[in-house]
Amino acid sequence: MALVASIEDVARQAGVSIATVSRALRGLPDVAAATRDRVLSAASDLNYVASPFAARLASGRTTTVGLVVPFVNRWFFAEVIATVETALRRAGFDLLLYNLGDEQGRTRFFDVMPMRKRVDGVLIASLVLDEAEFSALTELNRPVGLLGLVREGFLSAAIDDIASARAAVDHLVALGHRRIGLIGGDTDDPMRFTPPLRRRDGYRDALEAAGVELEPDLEQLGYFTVEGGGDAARRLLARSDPPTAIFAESDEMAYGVLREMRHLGLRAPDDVAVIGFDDQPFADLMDLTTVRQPVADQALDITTRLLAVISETEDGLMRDPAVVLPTELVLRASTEGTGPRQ
Amino acid sequence: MALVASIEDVARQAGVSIATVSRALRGLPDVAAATRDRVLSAASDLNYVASPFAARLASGRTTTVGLVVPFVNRWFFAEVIATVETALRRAGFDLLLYNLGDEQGRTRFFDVMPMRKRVDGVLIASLVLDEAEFSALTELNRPVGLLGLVREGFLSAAIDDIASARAAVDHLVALGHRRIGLIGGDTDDPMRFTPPLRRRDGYRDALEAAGVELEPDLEQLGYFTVEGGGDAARRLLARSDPPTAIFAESDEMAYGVLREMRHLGLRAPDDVAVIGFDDQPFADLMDLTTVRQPVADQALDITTRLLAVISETEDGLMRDPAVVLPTELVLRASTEGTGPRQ
DNA sequence: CTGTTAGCGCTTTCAA
DNA sequence: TTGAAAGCGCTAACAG
Repeated sequence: MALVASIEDVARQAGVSIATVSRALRGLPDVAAATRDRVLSAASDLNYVASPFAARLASGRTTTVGLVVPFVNRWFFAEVIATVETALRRAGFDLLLYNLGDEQGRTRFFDVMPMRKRVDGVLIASLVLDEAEFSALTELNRPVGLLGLVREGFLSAAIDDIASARAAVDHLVALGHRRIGLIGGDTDDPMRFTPPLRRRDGYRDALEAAGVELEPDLEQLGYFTVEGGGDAARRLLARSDPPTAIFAESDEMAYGVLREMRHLGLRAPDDVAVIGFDDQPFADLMDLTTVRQPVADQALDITTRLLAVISETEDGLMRDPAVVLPTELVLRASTEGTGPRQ
Repeated sequence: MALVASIEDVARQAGVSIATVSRALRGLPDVAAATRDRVLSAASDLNYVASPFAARLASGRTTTVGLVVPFVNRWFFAEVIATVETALRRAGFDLLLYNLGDEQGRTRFFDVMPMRKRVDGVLIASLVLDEAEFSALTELNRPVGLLGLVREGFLSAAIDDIASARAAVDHLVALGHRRIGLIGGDTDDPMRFTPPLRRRDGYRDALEAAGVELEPDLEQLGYFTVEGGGDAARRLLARSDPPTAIFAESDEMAYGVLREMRHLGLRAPDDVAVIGFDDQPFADLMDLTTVRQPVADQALDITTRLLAVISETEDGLMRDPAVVLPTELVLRASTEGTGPRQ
């Protein structure tokens, strides 16, 4: 006897053909209840599960979704992965994870396109894609869902980075701040992901609306890391006229700001008000005012709609190709209380 | 013309049989150099890649490894996933990610065994498995690699949790502390993972070696979260004779301790010395003394050896089934400086 | 409602 | 060194 049962073994034991086994096990209609029961109990007796590869080869469907992330060990992406994994598993889909990691990994990925012939759909998390990358994706001939970015003709779930950043800076302006530093990512970074460009725009919009002249030197690179945020803060605070408030485009960079301030003997918000972006669990720990974005909601939304398209529940395609989820300003001690010292 | 080339198209274009195409593309020996070149250039002309499912069905090999984690959005596991993904990708393997998530997810996972018939090998990260779970795994008839736990007959990479925890507590003892609190995980947690049991043992060993009587009330549950760590600290510090030092079995719980101390107006190390475990990036930010464990090294080591076994480079199996990697005590401000107040 | 039969696109003997 | 041919274990017409 074979180590592991095949569909023929089940058919024999249930006294039906393999086609009927296949139908019964997949819950297709037009199988007599009694027949189905016999098949199910035979399958369970033999501890049978269908070979996914044989099924995929025969049907052309892979019941697999590829998830592409630039990093896995950052809060945002870890949340995304966890949420997507759960949603896919529940739908009976496999998750194939692709981690770009660095520039070389990114290049290799879009070169080789390792997803070819192995997924029914693709999810892209917060990557800024150039035209070549978009067309590499399109050539897969599979539905694509975007998370954290928007593009005409693609399914997407995202937040409004511009408006959210603007709300953050508006808050600082309302507190009386005029000299407000920005710490962001590098818009030319080869691993570019979406937030840097758009959050900066929101910052600039807010200042312009407040009639504050933009000062290029008040915009510093923080590379979306704690270290980078600290370095940027050091540069900003070393000015002869340091900013009275700092907006960091991510919580992690804001932590770096707070640490640097502690080293310099400065306190938030009395010396410098600080606001971050994300609302990671640590933001609460650090008493950091920040913009909360619903990561799990975005991930669940786009996964659900991608699966609907894959299953040709066409309405997934039709309604709201681009969903925008709300963010929320969370006020904590790093901006509350007093206004700026003049 | 078909949307996507098949092996027959390549064979036709190169003027050889499909068997030769298969051999040439997989780099098998006994293919004439000239033939191989023709095949390779035909394949590249046609933008051909083999269908993994057809190959898997025909060969029985899946070139896929399943990675099972209890959580993805915790630092340790995110590091593991990133490292494993990179190592597998480099070896041409796919990563199938399984996130248990909660007790229900865990039960379902070991019930359904969704990895069946789809992986060549399995990696288990820091899960305490019971006998039923181990045998479910064994029934897969695939090599299994354990990360963060050790078991006779299995490949594993881990740290010595007992000795590492002991070193942490020894450090506190050396500073003169005698009343030392422990904040750990729940050894009965249904999502039980490995650290809680063994780090507690190291704590007890250190105290016994120092001739300090164990006090059950000094051991509190922190559930490996910031919140839980804070709650546990509150309970410890509310005692009439609060501990002068606290060892938290993870950095996250230690952060909770530090936050709680701040709320109580206490400072580390003067009022209470605090030590964590992991050395996450935030530990530096928080100036937390901690035990550094080499997560990426463990992940890379076990992945490499698992792949060796899968490829039947048998020496992977033979040498060092259980590898133990060193940890290191990282001294920072949360314990350094003064000793305990008496 | 069920069975027969032809593939799905490869890998792997076996022979040449 | 290469080719022919037989599967791998299913799904999907098609027929009944």
